[in-house]
Amino acid sequence: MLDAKFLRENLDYASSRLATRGDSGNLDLFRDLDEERRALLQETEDMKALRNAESAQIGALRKQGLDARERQDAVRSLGERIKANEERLKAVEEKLSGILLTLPNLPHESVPVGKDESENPEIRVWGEKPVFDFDPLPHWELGEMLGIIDLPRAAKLSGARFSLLTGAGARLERALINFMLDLHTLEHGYTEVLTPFMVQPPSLTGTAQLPKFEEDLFHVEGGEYYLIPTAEVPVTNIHREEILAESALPIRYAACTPCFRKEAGSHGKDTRGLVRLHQFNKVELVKFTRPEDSYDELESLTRDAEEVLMRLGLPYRVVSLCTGDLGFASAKTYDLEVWLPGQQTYREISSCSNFEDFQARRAQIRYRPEGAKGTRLVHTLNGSGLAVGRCMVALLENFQQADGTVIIPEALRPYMGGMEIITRGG
RNA sequence: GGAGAGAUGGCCGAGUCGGUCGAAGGCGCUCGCCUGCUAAGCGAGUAUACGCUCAAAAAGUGUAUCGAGGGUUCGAAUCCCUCUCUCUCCGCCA
Repeated sequence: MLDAKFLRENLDYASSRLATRGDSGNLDLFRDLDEERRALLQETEDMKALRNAESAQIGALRKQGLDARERQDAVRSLGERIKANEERLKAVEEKLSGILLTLPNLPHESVPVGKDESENPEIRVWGEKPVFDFDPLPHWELGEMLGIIDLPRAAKLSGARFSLLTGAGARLERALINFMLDLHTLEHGYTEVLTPFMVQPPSLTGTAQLPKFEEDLFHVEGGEYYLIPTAEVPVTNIHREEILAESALPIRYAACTPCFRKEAGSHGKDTRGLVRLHQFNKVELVKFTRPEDSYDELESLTRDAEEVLMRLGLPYRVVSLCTGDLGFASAKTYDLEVWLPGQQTYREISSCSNFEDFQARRAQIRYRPEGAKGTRLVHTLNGSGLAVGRCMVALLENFQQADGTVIIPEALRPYMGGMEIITRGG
């Protein structure tokens, strides 16, 4: 959510920044409602001040045993007018927050202007794309041949866009999770958290999945619960409505959770394999920082995610999302894209974003600056470190051999009981 | 699921028959004084949000907030209703 005060004072600037996203919002309506709200608020508060003063006098009279009936009658009608005003005010404030909650974040100055993903500049590239003297297979064929991925049975259980891993496949998923969590907690300084996988609406409003993106979420019958689409939601909301000590910042959390997504509107896209599922595991990194530190923290967050790919020896590149491709809540995002030889393309495997105070304002996450009065909103960041399923896809496709077996990268072997290669029936 | 108890400021804890209560007292914390050092002692301060005044900062001022929402009343932390959460006991359960 954008700051209403900032918007009020920088309407043209905000409008032009939003336009670079292709979503300029309804700022004229905002301005009118904001003005109406303040006028109404002032009027109502003046009346309340009067009522408070009158009531105090009535109290004083009554204490002396005097009759105050006339005054009481006069104040009664004031009370009715106050109530009427409050109702109008409430209606205006609801409309206003409706606008504010659906207005996207302003892109950071350093974000390249562009209309869609074709205009995302490449920031850096790492690793050598593997060269094969045979035709590399897509992961679903490898997985089936090796007997570690069983998509037909997954469909029998749950329908399209679900996966079933068996044997070395299931173990590989678990190995990846443990490897990633160990790296981030033991070497990168994150604290591991294990969160609920269902949350209530205020949490989703806090991180900005609601109210605008309800159609992407699974709603659970029998309660006001949603399945989390990413660990970002529960982890960021850990500190919702809290005032943190400055000395506690930055806070860095790592969490592995399943992610549940409807994938509405992506019919026909990535229908085969493990790339786009209704349920997948993801290790997520979340940070709470002081505003002045957040862009440095975005760089280190991205590096922390990249480190996973480097240790696994997976070639990748980093792109900076342009204004037109930026997520609703993000001020700046780097995507990590891993090379998939089976499909001869780079695919997103991590998205690292700085939300600045956009989520913090919705979720009321603040800190108390030392040596200054009052509170400030923290900046929140998060990034995948990494999407586990897509990581498995990348491993299979990059480390496949002519005979269909797959080499397990060095870094993962301790987590695989020393296994070096995945063979058929392994 | 059944029965009961509770929810007040960073923490503990008072709030009488509703009347000036943003809330006594204590602890903690901050600043100052005192003191060879530490401790103790003394003094002052110590919630948040949204408005308004102001060029702005500082400051001042208004309103709201005693789990949440609604009601009664001139006036509610105090009375009534609904909800949420916590604790205890019983039952059930991985």
